[in-house]
Amino acid sequence: MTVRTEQKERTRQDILASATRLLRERGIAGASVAEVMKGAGLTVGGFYAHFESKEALVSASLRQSLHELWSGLVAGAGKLRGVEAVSYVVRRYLSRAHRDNPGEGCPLPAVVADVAQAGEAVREGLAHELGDYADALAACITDDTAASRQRALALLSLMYGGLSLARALKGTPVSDEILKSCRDFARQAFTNE
Amino acid sequence: MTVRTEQKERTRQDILASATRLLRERGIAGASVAEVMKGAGLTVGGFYAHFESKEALVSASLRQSLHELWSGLVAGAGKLRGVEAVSYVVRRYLSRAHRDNPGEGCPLPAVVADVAQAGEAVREGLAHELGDYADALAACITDDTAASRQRALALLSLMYGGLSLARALKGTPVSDEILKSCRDFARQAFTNE
DNA sequence: TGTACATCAGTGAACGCGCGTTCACTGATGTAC
DNA sequence: TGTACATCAGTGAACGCGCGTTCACTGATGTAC
Repeated sequence: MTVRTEQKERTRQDILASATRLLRERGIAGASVAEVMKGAGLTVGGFYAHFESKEALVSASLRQSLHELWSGLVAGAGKLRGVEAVSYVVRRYLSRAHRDNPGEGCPLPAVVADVAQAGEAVREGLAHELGDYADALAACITDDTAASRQRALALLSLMYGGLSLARALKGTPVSDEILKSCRDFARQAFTNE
Repeated sequence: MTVRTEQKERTRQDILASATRLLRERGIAGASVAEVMKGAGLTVGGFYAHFESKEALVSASLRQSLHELWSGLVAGAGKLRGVEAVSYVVRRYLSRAHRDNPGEGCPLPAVVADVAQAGEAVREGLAHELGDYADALAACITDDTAASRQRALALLSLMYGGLSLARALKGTPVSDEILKSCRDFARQAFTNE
């Protein structure tokens, strides 16, 4: 009984991992249930023993991968504060490596447009998480909490926007320009204070 | 002959207008050829007398609506310079009105994720246009052209990112917060100089 | 310990659906005499 | 001016396809005696 449950849980994690990779690489529409299951070494039919629907899978995957990315960034920034913390975060997030490996990075560029069309529950979930990340980032930058959250939200928008545009323009000189411009812009904004 | 040609051209514009509205509201996948034609008061079959494929329609629509939006913003900024020009642009672009009426605004939030998956031609076209808009924005802000283009690209990324996230989080308090934070962040960055 | 039965994770064919695209057609408009 | 024919913008049914989801099934694993 326990063995069976453990095995099933492991399979669920395999499906989730496969979904997360495909979702980041190809977006929601591009990650079909059949392909997700194939990526986990399984066949289509078994999917619904683990998830209620494709929407439930997307929701679970998004939450997990956002959390992993974000806690990784905050942990990496460690004891850094002010411009140095910002500099670390943007150097990681707005890097060519991140742009060129969507399968292992931030899931937002692949899903944000679809979330705008989705139900209220999904949007509220994401709003809650992004708010939390902004607070974590704010605390990482300075001790002034109120004004800091506002600036952290703007920094998040800049990072998300820059990465998304750089990916859309990948292969052109403008793509590199955007990454560098956004990194510099962020550093400059947090230097003048 | 001429009459027929003129009528056909008018129909083409109707299709394009319908496509542009649907594309901004629902994205590429959400704007089916049948719905686009219905929006123009026509039926599916006639579509291919006007456009080679759906991809060609999307490309034409994107180019036209981006150009309209951008020339509108630059013209509106008029003779404003520096922070005042930036302030005008972000007040328009990062407004609740713009967030709540995707059908009449910037097409980028609905298509950028798909462009990242698209062919090289589409990506290069968009890169060229965004580069041009950055230059126009840079010229509108200051006379220093080189460093200015870099900052304009970052400003574009911030604007695009903020609007996209605000739309994805529409209906939650964080959505308004993001719009305001990005406006303030942009103004602040162009004030300290 | 050995046997008969129950459970259930995973299989794979089938479903209905909406999509982009094709094509034989219709009927109003333009041309030739 | 009137008539016969050509053109072609637009119609709407049909196509193949991939999608999310369902379901009868299989066979390995766990339980009861």
